[in-house]
Amino acid sequence: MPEGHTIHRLAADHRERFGGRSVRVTSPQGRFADSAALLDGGVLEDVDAHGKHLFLGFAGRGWVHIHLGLFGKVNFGAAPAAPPADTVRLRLAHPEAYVDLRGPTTCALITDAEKQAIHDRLGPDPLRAGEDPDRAWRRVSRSRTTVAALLMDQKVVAGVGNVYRAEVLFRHGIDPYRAGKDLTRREWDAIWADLVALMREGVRLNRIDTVRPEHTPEAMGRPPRVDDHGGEVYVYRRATMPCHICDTEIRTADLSNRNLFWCPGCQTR
DNA sequence: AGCTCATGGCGAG
DNA sequence: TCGCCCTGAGCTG
Repeated sequence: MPEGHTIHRLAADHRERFGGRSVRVTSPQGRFADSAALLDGGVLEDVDAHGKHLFLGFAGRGWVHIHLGLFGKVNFGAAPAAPPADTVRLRLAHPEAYVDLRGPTTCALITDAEKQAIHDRLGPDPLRAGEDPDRAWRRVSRSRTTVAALLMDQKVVAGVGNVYRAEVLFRHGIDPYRAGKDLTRREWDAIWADLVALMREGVRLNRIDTVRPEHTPEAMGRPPRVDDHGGEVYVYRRATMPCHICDTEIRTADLSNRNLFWCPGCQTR
């Protein structure tokens, strides 16, 4: 369930449970076995996250670069750990706790320079301190590409995925097919500020909630509900259902092989 | 048992 | 733009 908030939450959880500890490193599934052997017994001294990329720094031994892709999952547990499923790519363990990684797109041992190269090709991340939204604005404001596609481009903004993309455009009433260069500076600044707030809340709750207090089912006198993915949203995966605000049918379309969702009634700007 | 779909991203053409 | 990689849940039969 990985958008940027998930990765930053995972970074904090790794730091809390394994930071400063000597850890056993194994790869039951085998594909990370050689690197696991090099790392085994090392101290996890640093953890970093940028967009959807997670980095585990082992003192003097390099970084484990993890990208969950669409299917990757991380599972923390308390010792004693049960024998790992044969799909576990990476297991970290110490006498009190363990964590299993399954199904990642990437799990690789990299150098400081290789890590830096990844930072260099990613755009600013709303969840990293001191990021410069101007870098994103420069690209957005010069692009004929749709704002919907730009928000998913990790070189433009790092960490936004299909849910935040759909939801932030809804919250600002913006038609997803508008070209980036047709956005105003004011609109972009509002989108960025909203992403910062929404994604921070996502880290805190470990899920995506985007519905404003005045639009919750309780506030609108409707029966309570939680959307399929576990949070509460306006448009994501709500195709053909009525918009919470204007009752127009939520629409969906394919955009660069991903499902786009929007409300044609509310998103007219 | 087999199919489809999923909050992602890469490389080939 | 397409095919492909990673895994698992929720269907259908």
